[in-house]
Amino acid sequence: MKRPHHHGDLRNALVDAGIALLTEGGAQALTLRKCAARAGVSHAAPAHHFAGLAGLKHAIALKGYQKLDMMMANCDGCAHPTALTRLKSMCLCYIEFAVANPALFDEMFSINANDMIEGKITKDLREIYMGFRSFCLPFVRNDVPLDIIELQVRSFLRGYTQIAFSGQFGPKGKNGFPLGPVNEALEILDHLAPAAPQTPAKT
Amino acid sequence: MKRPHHHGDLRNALVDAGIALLTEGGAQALTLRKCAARAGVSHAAPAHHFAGLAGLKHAIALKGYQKLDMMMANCDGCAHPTALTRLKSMCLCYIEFAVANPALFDEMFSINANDMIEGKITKDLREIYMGFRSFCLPFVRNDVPLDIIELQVRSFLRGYTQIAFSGQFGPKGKNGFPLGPVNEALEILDHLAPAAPQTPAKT
DNA sequence: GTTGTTTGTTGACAGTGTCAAATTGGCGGC
DNA sequence: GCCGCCAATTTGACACTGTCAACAAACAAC
Repeated sequence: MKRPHHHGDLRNALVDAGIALLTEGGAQALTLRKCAARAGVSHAAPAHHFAGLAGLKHAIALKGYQKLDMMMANCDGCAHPTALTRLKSMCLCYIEFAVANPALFDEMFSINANDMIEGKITKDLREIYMGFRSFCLPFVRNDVPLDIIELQVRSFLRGYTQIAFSGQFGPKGKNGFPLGPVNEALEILDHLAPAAPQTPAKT
Repeated sequence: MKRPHHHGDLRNALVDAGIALLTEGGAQALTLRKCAARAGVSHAAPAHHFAGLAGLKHAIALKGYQKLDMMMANCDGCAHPTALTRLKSMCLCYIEFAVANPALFDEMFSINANDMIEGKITKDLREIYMGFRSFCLPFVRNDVPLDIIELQVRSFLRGYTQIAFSGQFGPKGKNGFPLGPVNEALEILDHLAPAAPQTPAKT
């Protein structure tokens, strides 16, 4: 058990410890020293792997994006023939992930901010945004450019998750916050579809 | 208010100091000790007026809600005959406030969470939600209840502000973040208005 | 073996929130 | 007038945080 002064893969251990702390005790529980302790290492060890607390949070956010990316890749209705169903499935997947990992999700979004400005978007982050883009693409019309559609969808999603985090749909349980009336709320996206030839799909 | 003792009105002075710190240095700069110093008082004085840091943040959030309430009461298009125009005016007003006071707005929203659960909604907060409700009321239809419409509007608003805070529309300037393509994005609400006048359900 | 670099440790420092005890200043009761 | 009480405020302490500099151990290259 006692490793000879070298941990082996301390960097990943610290990130995992950070995510664990985050899901257990919320954003307030994420601490460099606690991460170090949980990884069985002295309090200043993380400094050699991350640029301070901000660096650790950055790494945690990145791992969160990888998780979200994988989740969305295995999304149920992502291959559905109807564009609106695909879009809604993606949204549901996104909200499900957020609601199940609220603290991690908040960390992801707060990191996102600075990096997008500095152009440091990493591969996973870029993939997710490309996913958004491809799902929104079928709804482009002459008077509604892609950027606006994307912005509308992302705004709604982010706001919905925040409202869920506020406990408005019920208190946080063992598996995170309740989903709330997702399907009904997602009907705000219905008007994006050029025409509604039939009744909306089940679920 | 009378001058009870030494400082006179320390509680308000602390809240104002907190808001100043918030707007100057962001959420990270809001500190009990800094508030105390700025109010010219010793470091532990705030503890007698608020229940710790959380209490101070609570008071700050409440003051923020009062400001937002006043802002929305003086909204430009709030009396426009068209319901959709009224709703959009309210939304624009909301976003303008958020974008001009990002840190305060975040604090407001984070406090909001716990209090709504505990039923401690104060008068100003309740008024704002009543405002939302009244603006959304004309769009109620048989298959779209008021709660869902409200949720859709609030989700979009909150998400849009968060995206603005991320710097996506440009860096924070002297008067906060840029507004971004608000009017275009707000077109997501257009579908709420029935194209052909349909008798709205009354409640 | 010697050297140098990475990887962790130790100890220190300035902040932070919070608490208990001491202190101050104004008010009501006399 | 005076006194005592009580709320407001200060002081001092404690545990905790991030960060830094100096040091030690393990490994790699030669």
